[in-house]
Amino acid sequence: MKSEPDAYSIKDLEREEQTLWDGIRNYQARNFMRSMKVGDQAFFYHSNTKPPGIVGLMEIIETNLIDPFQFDKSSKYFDNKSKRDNPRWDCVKTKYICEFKNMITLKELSETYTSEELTLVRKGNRLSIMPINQNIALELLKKFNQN
DNA sequence: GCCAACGTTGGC
DNA sequence: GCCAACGTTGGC
Repeated sequence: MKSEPDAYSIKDLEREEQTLWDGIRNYQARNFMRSMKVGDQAFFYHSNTKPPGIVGLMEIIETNLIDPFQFDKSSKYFDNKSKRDNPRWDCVKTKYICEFKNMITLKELSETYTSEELTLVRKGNRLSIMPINQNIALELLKKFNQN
């Protein structure tokens, strides 16, 4: 799950302990989020920063929550086509697990995995939420985060 | 700042 | 339904 650290960083999550992952306005990303289950873990990725990469881990603690900002006219995430009785955008709540001692940079990831193994490193990929193969995820933790 | 790779919008 | 124009994301 990507976030620009200027907007919301792993440090923010550490301080707040949990957060609503709101503001997703892309159907593909939303659908991936809908497939999450309570207890799943997710990588926290810092995008649009130097260097970009995976900075920590979180756990999904609630699913199927309505994103309140779609009804908030003052929010940049307001969507006037979304109806109260049929909300278009939903989100999950995540909980801080840890920040990695050493972040795993996008460069390291793209040197280690192909775009088939890891959607994240596919050229031009803009999705802010995407699935990761469990074996790859475990291997990745082992390889880059021995401490 | 540039630009690739999308997604969205709207005219037809 | 098609597609051109435009907007956004995000690495570099």
